[in-house]
Amino acid sequence: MDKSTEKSTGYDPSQLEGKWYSYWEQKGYFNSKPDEREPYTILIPPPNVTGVLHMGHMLNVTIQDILIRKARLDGKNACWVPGTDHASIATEAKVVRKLREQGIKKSDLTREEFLKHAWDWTDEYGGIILSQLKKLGASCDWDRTAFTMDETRYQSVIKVFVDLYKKGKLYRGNRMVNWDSEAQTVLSNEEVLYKEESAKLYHVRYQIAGEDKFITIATTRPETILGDTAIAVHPDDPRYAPYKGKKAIVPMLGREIPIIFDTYVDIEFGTGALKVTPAHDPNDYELGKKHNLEVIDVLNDDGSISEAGQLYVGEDRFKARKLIVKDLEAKEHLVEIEDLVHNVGRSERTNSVVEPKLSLQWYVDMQQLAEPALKNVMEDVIRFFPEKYKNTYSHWMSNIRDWCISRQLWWGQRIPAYYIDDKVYVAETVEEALAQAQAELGDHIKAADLKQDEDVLDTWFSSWLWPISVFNGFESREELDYYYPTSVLVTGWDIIFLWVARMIMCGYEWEDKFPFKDVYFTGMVRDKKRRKMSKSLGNSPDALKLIEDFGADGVRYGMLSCSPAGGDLLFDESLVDNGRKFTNKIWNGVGYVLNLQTDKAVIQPEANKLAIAWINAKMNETLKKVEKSFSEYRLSEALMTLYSFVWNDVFNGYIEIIKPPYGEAGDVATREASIDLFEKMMIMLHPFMPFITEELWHKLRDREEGEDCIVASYPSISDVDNSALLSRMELANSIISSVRDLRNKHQLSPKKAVKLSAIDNDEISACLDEAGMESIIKKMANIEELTMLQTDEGVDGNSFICGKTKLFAHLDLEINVEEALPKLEEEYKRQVAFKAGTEKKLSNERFVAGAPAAVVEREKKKLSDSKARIAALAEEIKRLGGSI
RNA sequence: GAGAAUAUAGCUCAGUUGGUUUAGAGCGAUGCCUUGACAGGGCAUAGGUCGGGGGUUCGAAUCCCUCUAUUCUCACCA
Repeated sequence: MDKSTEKSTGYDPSQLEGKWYSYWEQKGYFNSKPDEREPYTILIPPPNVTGVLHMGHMLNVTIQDILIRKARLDGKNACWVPGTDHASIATEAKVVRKLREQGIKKSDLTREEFLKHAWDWTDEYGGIILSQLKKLGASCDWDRTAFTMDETRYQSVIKVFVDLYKKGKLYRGNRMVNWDSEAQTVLSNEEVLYKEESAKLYHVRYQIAGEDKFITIATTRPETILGDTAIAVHPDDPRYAPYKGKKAIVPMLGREIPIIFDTYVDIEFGTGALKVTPAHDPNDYELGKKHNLEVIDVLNDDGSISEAGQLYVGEDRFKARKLIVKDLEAKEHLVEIEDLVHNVGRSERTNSVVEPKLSLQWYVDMQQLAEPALKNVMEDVIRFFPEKYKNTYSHWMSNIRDWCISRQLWWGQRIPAYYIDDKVYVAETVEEALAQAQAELGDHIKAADLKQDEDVLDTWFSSWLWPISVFNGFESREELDYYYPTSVLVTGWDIIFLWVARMIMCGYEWEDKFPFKDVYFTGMVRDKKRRKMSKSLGNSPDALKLIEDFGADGVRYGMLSCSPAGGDLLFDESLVDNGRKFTNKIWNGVGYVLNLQTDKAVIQPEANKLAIAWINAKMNETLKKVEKSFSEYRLSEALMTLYSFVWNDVFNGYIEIIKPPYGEAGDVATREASIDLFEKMMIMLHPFMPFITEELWHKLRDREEGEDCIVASYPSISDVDNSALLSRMELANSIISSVRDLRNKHQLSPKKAVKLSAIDNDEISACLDEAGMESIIKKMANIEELTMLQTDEGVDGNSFICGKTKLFAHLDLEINVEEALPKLEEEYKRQVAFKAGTEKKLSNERFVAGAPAAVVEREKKKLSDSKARIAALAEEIKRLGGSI
């Protein structure tokens, strides 16, 4: 028979998720307005506007949603602001590529035409990712959706630029920059990724002018020979001392260049002689400045050889390298080719090899900005989770370099700097710039004389304003005063410098206050073999497909069940499958109790009353643990605590106890108590699994308008001390497990009822004095008779020890002494050793005097329990004929 | 080259300022059971000298030193 029709179908999220999401949206539960409540604010790290949902987003967004939903249940004014990032380089590159496919070259378009295409692209693909977040259950205030290029955010950027300029914290400088010749723009240091790559080290000999001697240099970049303006050697290097004051001749070109002496040169590396190309190497540039060398830039912006190179003009730098090596060889300049592994910097966005290049760019002076940002993190005014990232942060902040913010692109905020010849006017509008120019140069200056900077600003120059700009904070204080600073930032540690550090600096610069109280760093999502998720490896699952297959709640569980803050998430489909199983378990467990028949005539058994008291005590413990975990952002731990409570305590414990005999009806009071329990359970689970909990919440009771799980009140923690009840139940459970184990070992069916007897003591009697406890033990362990004995003399049966209580199961079995004795003896030895250790501790005056009273008490209890166990073990060993 | 972090069961991790731990969890593994709330579920079992060595302490997975291994950050030599 087909199983799917034979069996009940379990939890099916496909219909429910969409239904509840629109219900919440329509009720306005995600929306936030300032009011008298305490705000709890999170800003989404804006994903690329044209991006699609990937595993990293899923983890990041799930964490934020859990925190926001928890805050909402805690009665705070929860506000989660969504938005997207214009990602200038990445988006512009995509648009350029798309236009190229249509046969359109960017260079053929005007700025306005290009931007039109870019906006079309943004409008077409933008927001796809936001709708995908909804599938996960993200409870963002969609009315607040912001975009780093929208009007408000654009104006914020312009204002900030002008403000920094006025404060003198912004300058324009001619410096060595990182040039991405594919995107044809400059990159900040943080956008360059270094990786070890194998390369060739070419040894090339240069003739000494007027002599028949040669000096051999080593280079990885022979094509830059065209730009050589010196050869440098170490002043202490005896090999090259004779060349003092001489000149060398650049191969192929015949240009005479000086031989200079500088301690920068490493005598050990290569040949000890270095060719100097000030235009194409940061160190060479410094050398050039020091020794007054000519700067010959032999590369065009697209990475091809420029006119200044004289040879191979127009050829790409890599092609030119091959050509010149061939020619050098032909002319006997090439001495040797050595293999070398060195670090190569590549563009984060286009992966092309970054070219050092001399260029005039805008910079932010970071020194003053960094100061409060560093101090407040180190003093935990802003807390990092995990804390270890403070080290990384501190290291970077203490060695911070100025931030190059101009980009040679069109897609972004255009730099509000206007030029007339070498005069610069920075202003929010052309009119203001004009006014400035006229004031300085005279009224004859017209707007048309002003040329605005062609470049746009680094995307991060708009992202760093996010905590203020999303509330329109550079324009008005209305919302900023309520929502700022935000509660927590959830983001990946990989953008700690690009984004996190800069937001902190921004916060102190314009608000004189941190932008967020806490920062939760998520790890990378990797596959089971610890490889990064990547398209080329094909190891990245389709996020939406996962939601379809396992349900959003299942996926959320999977993402969170194993991802400590800052630690990598090793994703495996089994994780989300466990999540799916968990939703199924909840669905069936709650459904089972709801479908139980009740009968008013059935009197509530004592066992049920006890089970209810116990499960509520357990729940209180669970609440405490979960609360603590949340306060430390240990979300996986909170989830696992809930998982264990729900699955082990509620479903495997509580429900098994209150289950009426097959086919019989249950009592009304127990059902009511169960519904109360489930109701609280739904609230506790809601932040992690919003959909199933909302659905079941409505199945549990008839609800009034507005009475929804998402806005319910989180259960409060009780101060009542339940430890006695909990430890008695623990003893009962231990007895139950032992009896089950005995059956297992002797291959007995669980259906075979057994007789049990216990040797009386204070522990077991207190346990059994709880009304209903005896019947719980009998039911769960299938005991037909439980008797108390004063002594074990003459008792026949399989003995075991729980806590300090000795019990006998009367199974009518031959007792296998040979098997039982060694185990008992081993346990006895272990126990004696433990007792000795405890005694030693307690007899140590310094321990008794020095340790806290509670610790000493605990040790005393351990000792007395241990003694009781030893006595019981000794008796049993003797009874079986062993000796101690 | 400079700095930092980590090392606990087959895997992934917890272990909160040294003492509620006689080192825990989840997954996985193994055995048994199950016509039933649960295209599954239950019960139970086995697995660790807490990377090696040394030290401080009445007491160390926890603090210190050292060695080994791994990872990361920053800088970057042609």
